[in-house]
Amino acid sequence: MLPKGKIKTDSSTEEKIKSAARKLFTQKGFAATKTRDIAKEAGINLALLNYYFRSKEKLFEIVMIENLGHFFQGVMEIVNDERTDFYKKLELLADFYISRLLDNPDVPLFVMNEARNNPEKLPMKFNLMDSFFMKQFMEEIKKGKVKKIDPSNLMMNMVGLSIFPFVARPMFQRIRNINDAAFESLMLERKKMIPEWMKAMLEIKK
Amino acid sequence: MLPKGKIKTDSSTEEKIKSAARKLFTQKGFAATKTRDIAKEAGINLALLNYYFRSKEKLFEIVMIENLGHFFQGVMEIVNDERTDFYKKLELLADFYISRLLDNPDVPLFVMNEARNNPEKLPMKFNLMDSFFMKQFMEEIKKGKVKKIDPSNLMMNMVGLSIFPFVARPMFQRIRNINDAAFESLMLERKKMIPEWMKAMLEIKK
DNA sequence: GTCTATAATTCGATAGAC
DNA sequence: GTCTATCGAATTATAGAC
Repeated sequence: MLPKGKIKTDSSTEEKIKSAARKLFTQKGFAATKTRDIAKEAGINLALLNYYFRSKEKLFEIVMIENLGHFFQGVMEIVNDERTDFYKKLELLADFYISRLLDNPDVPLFVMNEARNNPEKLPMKFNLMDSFFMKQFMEEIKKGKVKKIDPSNLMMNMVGLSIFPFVARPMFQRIRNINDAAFESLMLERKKMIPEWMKAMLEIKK
Repeated sequence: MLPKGKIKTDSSTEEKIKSAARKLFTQKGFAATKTRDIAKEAGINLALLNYYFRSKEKLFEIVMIENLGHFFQGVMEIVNDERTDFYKKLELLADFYISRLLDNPDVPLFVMNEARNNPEKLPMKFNLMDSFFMKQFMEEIKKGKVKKIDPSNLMMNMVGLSIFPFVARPMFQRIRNINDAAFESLMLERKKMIPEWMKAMLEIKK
């Protein structure tokens, strides 16, 4: 049985505020989100928001770190896993990105935006380029198993094929006039296809 | 010789304001851009901005329409040109996107954002899916010349490979710690490679 | 048309009662 | 901890002189 004193943490006022803040910040960005709206969404008072978090900036930083932390941690675990080979990682990455983004479709646009508007607020500990994944890629090139591609472009292709549809979703759904279900269905197909497309680009002989 | 009365239009106060507005809105988005900053950038007074354009919103709409108009017009001309074949269009599209974006690197992120925040303000006359380009693609599939891919996913791949690097640029440059020149050099390589990658995805036999 | 000055509003933050 | 009320700064918009 859980200790009584700790149970309410998740539904505590502090958590309600963070949850509301994450929702609004992620949807509308820092500048367009008003603290009053966060308070309203959380069902509490504006003063209380400042009681728990000293300022809008502080609250934003916390939301940002939590938003990114969980996300990038998963990517780092995949790219630095020494037990899986290069090709398997292509599948794992596509699967991870698409699956995670289907649950958090607004995160990419939010992150890209704030990287431009407030780069100093971005916790950038992670770097795909130094990963075991890239080492494996270089190894495959050396063995002549894949076509030589600039590592930066390889990374942008892999990440872009996975993430771009979510960045472009608001515009895409408006242009094509399709609903959420149809979009998700498309993404599920991409999840399977992206590794194949990446292999084709690298001219891998199966 | 040009009629004297029309010459100054481009350097008129109205144009200076629009130009300043386009620059700032595109760089920082609607909410984060202050009318005072626009006036300052244009070298005029705040009151004058409201004299020419009734409000911040009005000014924004005009900038948005001009930003998108010029851009999409070029795309539509390419995809609906009946003189070029499917494969040539892949090259023309990549070339157009990358070239145009190298001159306006902030536009994609701006557009994606405002498509989310103010979808009703987006002038969405264009639709890649009804284009001659897509007709040609379907034809190639029917002839068994290319692999069958969902048209939506084909479009997202083509657009994403071209545009995504610019959307992700702020984050990408921060992570990789590269300067503008290095980024541009990478993009120039992509301009050549994207058509090849697209063809590889479609398993086209050369 | 362009400016200075200021009104009107919005918004982040705080004081103080309970 | 939570609220009401309000301050102070920032920001959009306007009035009015030139």
